Amino acid sequence: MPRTDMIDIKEAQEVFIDCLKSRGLRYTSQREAILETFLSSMKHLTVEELYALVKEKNMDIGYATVARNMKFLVECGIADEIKVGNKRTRFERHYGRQHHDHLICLKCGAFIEVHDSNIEMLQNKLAEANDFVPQRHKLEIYGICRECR
Amino acid sequence: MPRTDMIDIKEAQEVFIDCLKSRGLRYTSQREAILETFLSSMKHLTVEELYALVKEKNMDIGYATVARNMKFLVECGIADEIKVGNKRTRFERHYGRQHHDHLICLKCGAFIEVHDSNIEMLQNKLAEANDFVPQRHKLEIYGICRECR
DNA sequence: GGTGATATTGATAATGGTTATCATTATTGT
DNA sequence: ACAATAATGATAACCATTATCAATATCACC
Repeated sequence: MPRTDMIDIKEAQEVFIDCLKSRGLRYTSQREAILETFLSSMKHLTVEELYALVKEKNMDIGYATVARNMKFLVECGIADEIKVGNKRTRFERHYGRQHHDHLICLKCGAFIEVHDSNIEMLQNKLAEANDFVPQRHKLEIYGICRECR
Repeated sequence: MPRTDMIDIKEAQEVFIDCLKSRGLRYTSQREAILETFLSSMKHLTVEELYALVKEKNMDIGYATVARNMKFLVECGIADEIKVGNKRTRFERHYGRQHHDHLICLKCGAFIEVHDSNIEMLQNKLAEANDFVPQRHKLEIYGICRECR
């Protein structure tokens, strides 16, 4: 595990603890395990996958606990939900990362993360032109990735 | 009902019939009722809402039939699915319309249709820069609409 | 028009993912 | 230590969508 990730995990931990405290909630061993497992993985995990990973660490935990707490991680700004179709929701790291969009391969399902500040700017202009106050957005481009051609 | 819509319905009907035929499927009275009701509505309907509308016309129809055939309408290029969160899928007209994106109000749930060809162009460039062949995309901007401020 | 093959329908069951329930356990502040 | 409160985890409930299947309708062909 590279050093930068270690640091990020500690930072994120503090953010999570503060966020929980501000809502009168506690930082439990389960929450710690979920947070660490989630941040250590570089993948876009589902609750099911994360649940399995936490269990692998000899941690006795319930599915509901993982599902519930992933919601908290989202609310605390540490994770983001990725919903595609009717499939299981996946989560990606949000804390410490800049906003990005996704290229989604229709063959292999790969998520390629991209960013274009010009597009972001034009999106804001587009919203303004419609008297609309933008808060967040989702851009997904579906197609075929390099490997699948 | 304005004249242009009447014409559009007939055109769409032909497209639908051709699409069905090419797949060895039939154009039934239920399919006709669903198509007409769908195209006559200017709203983004759910299967449930469409089902209710068709029934209002003294048409005896089942929920499953509506759901099934909305899928066909999508496959035939007449309708588009709009999925937001875990809510019911909504459908909008696709045939005869140019592609557009949505501003979605977080308060009232309104869908405002917008289009920006510059954004589209940049999206294609972005995909190309990643050796990705784009097929379609989805851009949703969430925020607060004019009426809700 | 009749006939056999095939598609459609619609009531309902099954599915799949997410969320709610609730008794039990753990943690906190005093 | 105690009372108050939150967390957990097994499971049920929920909700939208999709599958099933017997009954019905439609088609192509004779």
